[in-house]
Amino acid sequence: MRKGEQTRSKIMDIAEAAILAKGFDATSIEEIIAEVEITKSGFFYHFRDKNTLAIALLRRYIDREETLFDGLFGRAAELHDDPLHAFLIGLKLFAEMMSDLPTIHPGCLIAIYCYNERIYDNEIRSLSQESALAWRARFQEILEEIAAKYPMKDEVNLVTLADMVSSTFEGGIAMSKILRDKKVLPDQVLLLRSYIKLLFLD
Amino acid sequence: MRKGEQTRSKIMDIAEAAILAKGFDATSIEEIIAEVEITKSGFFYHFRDKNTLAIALLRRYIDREETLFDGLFGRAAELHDDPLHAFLIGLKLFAEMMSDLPTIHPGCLIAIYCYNERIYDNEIRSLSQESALAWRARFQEILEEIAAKYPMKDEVNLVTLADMVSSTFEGGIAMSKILRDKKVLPDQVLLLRSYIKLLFLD
DNA sequence: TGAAAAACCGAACTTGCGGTACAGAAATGA
DNA sequence: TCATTTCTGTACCGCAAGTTCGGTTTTTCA
Repeated sequence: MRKGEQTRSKIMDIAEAAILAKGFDATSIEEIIAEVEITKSGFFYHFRDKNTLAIALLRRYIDREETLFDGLFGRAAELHDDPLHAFLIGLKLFAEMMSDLPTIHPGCLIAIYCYNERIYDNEIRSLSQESALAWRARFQEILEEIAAKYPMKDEVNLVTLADMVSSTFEGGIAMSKILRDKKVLPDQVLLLRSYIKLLFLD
Repeated sequence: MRKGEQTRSKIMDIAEAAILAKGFDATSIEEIIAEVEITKSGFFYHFRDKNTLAIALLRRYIDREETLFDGLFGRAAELHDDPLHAFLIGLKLFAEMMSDLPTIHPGCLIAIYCYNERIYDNEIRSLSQESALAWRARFQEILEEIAAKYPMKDEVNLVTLADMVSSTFEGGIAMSKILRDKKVLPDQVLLLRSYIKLLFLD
């Protein structure tokens, strides 16, 4: 029971890293079990099939990102009472975290799945969409609080603006990978921050 | 000779659409040739192997995007002498073009390859990186012209700002796909435009 | 129009990978 | 301690997908 959980998460860790680095189809089960140092039956004991692993990975990934952002913007809210300044602090913390990574950002599982889309797995598509909508809701709430207090310099849709956070994240990761430059992602987050600043602050 | 070119581009058209929709590995040669209505040998007459096809597709894609953006921002420059306003018009045209698509944007081949990365093909990685650097150079030039004339409201790096165009594009496509909402991409482009406006205009 | 070159076909081969069957070991709890 | 659950090892299957090869048809152009 205890041992099993350990093996299971080791499988997931290694699988996630490989998938983020190479894509889902390019990551074979054989390759995973070799690194985990178990056999195929070990793998199939823990996961019915490869798709089940994919879904488990996605669930875990989404949960982790959520708690990470809860922590980040929660901490930011502690540091400043004003919603706008708290948000700006949160974005700064976010950029710093991305900047502190030893290597290039490993990548976003949701994007990976989105670009490796096998038409049939609706569950993955639904989970991804739900997660994106949750992000949207999270930032929309913050932005509405801000907009209630600060007049906007340019009339933009708050939902679209909320999506800009996710979009910047995805775009920054992609461009970091393409340019092979880990600075791109944090820099883009800081540009987003600059926009928010100009948009709400005079 | 003439006939061959026709078949070749038909293969590429169908392959590109399938790859953008499902990813590289998920797109089988069998599936492509079925739609092109040729046999496997027909395929391998035109392309030594699947990887050669991948590279040919990428080259063509990069060329097309380049001419598309030449046209877009070229036309924008015709419509206004001022570099800033020309750029804003270009972004507007860009957003409109993305908005006029009948369906969701088919996707970016560079991103697809980036997320289906097989470590070994350095050529694809190099081509992608070069292409991103070319985009950076293109927009950096424009932005420097703008910055020479207009003071910036927030001191941001022009290279980073140039990358923001590509980043917005990639992020917008990804979020459009994840949210299954074709409006996201053009909306994000318009937000980028809003930022540029606030950054350089009063 | 006819020969050379280009374009294409059929069928077989190969390999790797996802998945299964089943036996056996190790841990767990009553 | 013993039965049940949890986990691992070995061997194998099927199949799909990339690739090869020898031949045949179709184009092209001198």
